[in-house]
Amino acid sequence: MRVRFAPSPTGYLHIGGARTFIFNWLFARRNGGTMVLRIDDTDVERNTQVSLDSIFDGLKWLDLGWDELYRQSERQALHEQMAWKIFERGLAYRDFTPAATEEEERDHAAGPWLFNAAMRELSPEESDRRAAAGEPFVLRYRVPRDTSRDIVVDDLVFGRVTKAAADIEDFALLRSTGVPTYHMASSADDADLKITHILRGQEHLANTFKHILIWEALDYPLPQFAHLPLLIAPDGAKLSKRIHGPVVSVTTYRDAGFLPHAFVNFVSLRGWSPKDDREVLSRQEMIDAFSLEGINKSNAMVNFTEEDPFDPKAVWLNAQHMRAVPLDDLAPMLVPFAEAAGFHTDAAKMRQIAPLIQERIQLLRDVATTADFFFVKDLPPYDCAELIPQKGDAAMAAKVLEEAREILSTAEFTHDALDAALRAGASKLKVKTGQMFQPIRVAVCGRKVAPPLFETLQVLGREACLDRIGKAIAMLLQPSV
RNA sequence: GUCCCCAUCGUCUAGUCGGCCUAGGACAUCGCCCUUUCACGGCGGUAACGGGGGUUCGAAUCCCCCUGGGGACGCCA
Repeated sequence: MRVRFAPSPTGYLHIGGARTFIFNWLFARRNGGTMVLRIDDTDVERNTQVSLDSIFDGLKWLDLGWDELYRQSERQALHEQMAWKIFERGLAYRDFTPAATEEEERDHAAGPWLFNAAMRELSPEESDRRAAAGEPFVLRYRVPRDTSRDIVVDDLVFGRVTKAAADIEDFALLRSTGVPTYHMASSADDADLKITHILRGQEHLANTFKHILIWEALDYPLPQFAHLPLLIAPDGAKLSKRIHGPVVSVTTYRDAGFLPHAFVNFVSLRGWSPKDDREVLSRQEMIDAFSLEGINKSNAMVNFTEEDPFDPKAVWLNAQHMRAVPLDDLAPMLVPFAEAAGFHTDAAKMRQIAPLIQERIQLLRDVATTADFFFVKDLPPYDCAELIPQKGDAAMAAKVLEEAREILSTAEFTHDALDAALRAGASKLKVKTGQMFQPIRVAVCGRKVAPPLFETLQVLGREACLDRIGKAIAMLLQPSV
């Protein structure tokens, strides 16, 4: 079994492309097949190195790998040769019509275009003569249209799909430059590379009829086809780099701090299901569960908005996977995200912080907003009123902080010792534990929402804690506003 | 316009041959519990078979029509 993913380097790798890759990969790994990566770079006008780099960046980040790599541009001679073979068999003809202008193409879409009778019926002699004279032409497939024959695709996902041959336009095989088109190059390569199963987006279903005609003309045995339902945006349209922008780029997910496998897990669940209610799946579990029967026919939506570019389910899955990562592995993953936010830290310090935030962050980049106070020398300004506990006043806050300063100046900085000492302090002052802990938390973290207090104090260390509590007391004693 | 495809909660989905479906799970959302804040976790609520005809003792499941949605119709891929 051999499958392939064939992106064209005309834009960054987006979620839809990534999913096609992932499904092919899963299918290959599940069945002991070979995963071929083929760069479909026949459109020299639109290919860019930036796009190619982006595709490799994205694919490498997914961390799935491939077994063979080809570039279509290096196989062009083969494609041409196959196109001319079709011509020699009388199944293609030269069309000398000049290329349509953009305006004409728009009219085109408004009404069906099947073929140009004058060109299709041109005599071989005249066709040869004009070609010999150097007149440019495109080579078109001579689609059989005087029969009632249906072209049939037995799709592994959609079942039997048919289309009347008469409804298929005479598509181009070679451009007037002599360069093979996508249909020609793709079919030729799929045949030559002995691809056995073509898994691709449903937008290619209509192309499949044309591809079957090419395979037939070349006497190649047909591969199996499996078309995937489309990934659609909240506006209902197919995900598109052009209209939906960078939010659909794989690298956007990477840069926000998704774990590669969480992303793979999320994407695989759009249009496929293991059918047993499992959702958080390891790589091996996904391979074991994957089958074409689990693929749906209806399109799947990826939710994103201007404010929130990531589907909530993707974020949730990432949080799930992140909690399963051992702390020794998680800590080094967090470091670059803290540094990207402008904080200075190191692996050892992050290893202490990681357990405090592992269940509190959803994306790796959240480290910058959740653990910021661990990284700075001085806390950014905060509202003094935050220090005042529930059902208390500034006097209580000051009293609590004074007591805390006393306790922390001598207490052993371990969880249990801090727990015991601070609770004792609360009962001595006759305040609730919450009233005791809240002012301390705000004093050392700069806000009410933070990781558990004792662990936080422990990681911060005595010096930083006393310093911050001292500053908080000073704020309470001289309310400037 | 022509052709092709699709149709279960807001979203992702389960629903093998029609009866076990007063439609299950997850995310999101709302409420409660746990609790030093947050988070995690636990419990519970709101929420769907697009419409109409058939077939059948019985249809979310089969057939037809309508409606809705999507895709393809380039010398792009």
